Amino acid sequence: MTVTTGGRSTRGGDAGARIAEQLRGRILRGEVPPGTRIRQEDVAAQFGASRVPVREALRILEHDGLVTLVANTGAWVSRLTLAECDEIYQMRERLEPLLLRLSAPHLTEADLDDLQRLAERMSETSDVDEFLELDRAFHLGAYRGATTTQLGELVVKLWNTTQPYRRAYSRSMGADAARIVHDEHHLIVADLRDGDVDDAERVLAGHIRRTRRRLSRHPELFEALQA
Amino acid sequence: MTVTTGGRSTRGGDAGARIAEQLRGRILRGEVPPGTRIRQEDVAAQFGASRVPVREALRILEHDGLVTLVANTGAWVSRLTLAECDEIYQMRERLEPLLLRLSAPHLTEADLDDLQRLAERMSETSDVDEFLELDRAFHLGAYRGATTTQLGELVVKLWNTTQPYRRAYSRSMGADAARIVHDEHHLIVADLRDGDVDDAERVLAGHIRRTRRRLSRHPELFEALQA
DNA sequence: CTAGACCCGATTGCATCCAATCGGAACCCT
DNA sequence: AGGGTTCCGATTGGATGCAATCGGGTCTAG
Repeated sequence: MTVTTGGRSTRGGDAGARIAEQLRGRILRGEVPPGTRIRQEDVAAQFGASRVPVREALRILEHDGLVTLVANTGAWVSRLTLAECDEIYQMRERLEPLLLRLSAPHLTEADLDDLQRLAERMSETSDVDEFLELDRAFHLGAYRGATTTQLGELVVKLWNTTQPYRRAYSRSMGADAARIVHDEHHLIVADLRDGDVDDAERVLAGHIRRTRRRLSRHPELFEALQA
Repeated sequence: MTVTTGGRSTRGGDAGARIAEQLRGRILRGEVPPGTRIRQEDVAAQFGASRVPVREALRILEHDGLVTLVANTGAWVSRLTLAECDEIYQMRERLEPLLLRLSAPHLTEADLDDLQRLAERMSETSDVDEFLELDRAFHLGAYRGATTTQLGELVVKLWNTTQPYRRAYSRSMGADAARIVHDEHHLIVADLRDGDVDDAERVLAGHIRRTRRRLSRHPELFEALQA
């Protein structure tokens, strides 16, 4: 499993995929908040293309869950309700332990060292954007050993769609909550070193469940973005 | 969760979605086997449309996992390797019990009666196509109570992509294997009636796992379709 | 003054036309 | 004769232009 921003590998000559990739990046970096309208002509002008590949890009992003299309009306950056976000976290809670199980046997010592370093850097930073990036790199890095085709992509998609809310939540996260997160990260690395996949699965499931519970206590994050 | 063939609801004025819906039906009914090439112009002529909406339809089906696109080359009905199919079943094994858990509390007595009838009809039929249809109706029917947005669609997608192989496998399924399948179906209904969601989850997970194990003993189903 | 219908601008959806790319076949060279 | 190369047809990809649809503003009637 090799992932960068999480999109398909850009196929040569396919402008739609290239445009989708760019737009995806903007959304994930938070430059375009949920609810923002996306006009085809604007995007086309920006990329020096016609509206045809733009529509293909929007279709791609729709199925990535990042954009919502309404026929004859337009496209918007997707918004999640608290219930939908909760649902996605429940899916992650079941799927990511499986993905970790499939990955664990193929992780090298170097991979584990990388994970450890990421976990440590995460404990030290106070910058939200850096934290988000490291967190993503840590978790997806733990899945590097998996040779899956569907599951890996799906997990990335689930991370992507919830990214704006994870960002908003991270800003208001207290030091105590952060401490637990870091401890869990280190626990997972320790389990992987010990070859205790069962416990790694358990810790990871708990890690995701805990985050889900905390998120659901902040409904204002979802209402605030409904502007 | 309300599902018919599993596609998005056809939006008025969106030819791409309508065409996708039709093509999806053909693939799922087995009229177009995996590996078949799909030429844009053929489809366009068949639907009396231009190639533009056809390309949109293909893009939709690509993300449904039913069609594989290669830039500047063409589109084919997707093929799965045994490993990919196994992976999808592992995903189902984790996701469907969750979906059942979310659905169970909202199932009415009438829903349960429907499930029971489906399970019984399934025990009686010997026609493969009817069995497939009933099996699908049973499982997806059990999820009718869930109000999920993402999970339900995903499960339908996983069913759809593995449909051709389930069909091929069903043809060669012995009476003993069928008996176990039917018993598990009835067990699930009984658990749902008892309100024992935990056990229903377990039986369902085992049901899917068993099918996965049996499928993986028939690699010829995947090679045979590589023609 | 408010509720409803109408109309028009803005935007999306689709068809047609042209350009770019790939696969295959014939050809040439070794 | 076999392998590599070059050309060409078939097919996909993208741009332009026109038709269809939706939302907002205005005008009218109650």
